[in-house]
Amino acid sequence: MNDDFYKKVYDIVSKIPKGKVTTYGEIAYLVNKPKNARQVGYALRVLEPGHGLPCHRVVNSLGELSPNYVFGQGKQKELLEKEGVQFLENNRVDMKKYFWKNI
DNA sequence: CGCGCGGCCTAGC
DNA sequence: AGCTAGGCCGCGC
Repeated sequence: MNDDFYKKVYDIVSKIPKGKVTTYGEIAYLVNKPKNARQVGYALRVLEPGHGLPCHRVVNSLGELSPNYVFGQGKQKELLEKEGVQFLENNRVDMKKYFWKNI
């Protein structure tokens, strides 16, 4: 069922450690559906503020923040910076340092 | 049941 | 280096 898919996605997202980030594609891969990266984004999108999931730690493969982030881009960046994540010029996350590999 | 869209990804120009 | 064009999959209308 797809419910399982979402469940896994949420589970993975909730496991992202502080000060780290991951990508949609990676999550999609972890749930055994590499092509479903979009669904991952969709899964986060349907969430509401206060769900408890650190969706601000999820970025695309370029390390960019989501344009339609529920809490707002500025907030997302702020949160990440608080966690010690360095940002590049173009509001991008330094993936090489903060890309989180699921363990 | 069929069509279009999305917090994406990859490849090409 | 930045933009455009497909592609895969699931949800909504």
